[in-house]
Amino acid sequence: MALDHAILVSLLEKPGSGYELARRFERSIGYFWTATHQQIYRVLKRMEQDGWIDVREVPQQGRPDKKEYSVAERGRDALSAWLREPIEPESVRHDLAVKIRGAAFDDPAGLISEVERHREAHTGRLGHYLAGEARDFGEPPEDGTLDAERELQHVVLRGGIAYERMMIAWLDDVLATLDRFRAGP
Amino acid sequence: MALDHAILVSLLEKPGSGYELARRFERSIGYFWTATHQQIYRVLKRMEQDGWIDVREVPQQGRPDKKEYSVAERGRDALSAWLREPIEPESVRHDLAVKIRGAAFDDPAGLISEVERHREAHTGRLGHYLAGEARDFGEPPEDGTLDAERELQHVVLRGGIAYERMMIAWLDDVLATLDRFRAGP
DNA sequence: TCTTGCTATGCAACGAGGTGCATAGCAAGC
DNA sequence: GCTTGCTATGCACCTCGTTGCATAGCAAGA
Repeated sequence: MALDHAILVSLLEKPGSGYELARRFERSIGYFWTATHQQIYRVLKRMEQDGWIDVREVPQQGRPDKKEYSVAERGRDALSAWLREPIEPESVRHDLAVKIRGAAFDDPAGLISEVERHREAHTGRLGHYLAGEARDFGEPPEDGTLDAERELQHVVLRGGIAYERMMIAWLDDVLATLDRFRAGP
Repeated sequence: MALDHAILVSLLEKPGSGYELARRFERSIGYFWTATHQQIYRVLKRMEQDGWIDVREVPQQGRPDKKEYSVAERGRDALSAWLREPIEPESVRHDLAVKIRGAAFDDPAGLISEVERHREAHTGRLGHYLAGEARDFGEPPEDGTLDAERELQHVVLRGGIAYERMMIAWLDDVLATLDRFRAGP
């Protein structure tokens, strides 16, 4: 299970509450690992019981108090152990690919609007990534030293960018293919 | 849930037993939707009860008998309805990306062998896809007509090829980045 | 004969993930 | 005063997916 580890990484990058984590999972980390707030609270509770993370009650003004979590020694060890474990290359689940193959037995051209919707979603994400890249990695760090956290975040973001570009190109290929079946057989 | 629909599509492409489906999910369909044989048998049972698919006992010589499933009217309708439903662009789960960002708090260079393993896996898949493409789509159909099933299978396969190429290029990027931290800080 | 291995189907149990719902503090606007 | 909306946390339930195990027919080879 990698949700534990995704949360640990996020907390190492910056301690925060369950609510804040949930919002990070809508951006940043969420680009390559999704989770709802219920999942996050559940995992936080378990990790706290296991001593992987520490809690600190933080009173706030103008809004409800929060529990700020940070990674404890045991959490670091658990993450370290996980990093050393080989994992299987991801198992993919592409609904859209199933739909495309399925459309052969229904109406291929009927899928066009759906594929266009997906294309727009990916274009949006790409724009978002590129804006983030320009903002956070536009200029090299002042002191010129190697910052592992920064460099590794950047290479992951480049992966997201490459993925979205690939998807957009492929969806164009799909659209061109579907288009050949407009009012066809 | 799309496992139902992935199975329906596979059975429309060619009727078969649970065992045969399980093997297809290790190849072909399995490239963009994974499933174990237990999942498949469970779903087949449910879909048969719901009248989505028909069964036929097929005696075999030299091996145990099998149950051959094929798609019934209701199954076609269910697939058709699903094709018309908009779906959300997939939620991604990349363990490796979590690991890469996590490596900033451990030993970045320690990830190199793991990333190399993934690179090999993707290279293998790419070779497999390219061989399949040459075999199944190397030459255009004799009669020159548009075959939706063939064309749509091909465009999905091209997606797989584009994905693997993108991943290999990105993993090279990751390796180059990690390499800068060899025996580093 | 015994083991190994492939074909073929299935159950039981558990854990992960998702949906819906509930609660509560506080601010801003109607 | 009431509603709306954001922050913040959590429970209950149900489904999906995975793991481990079990059974059984038949072939091939040691």
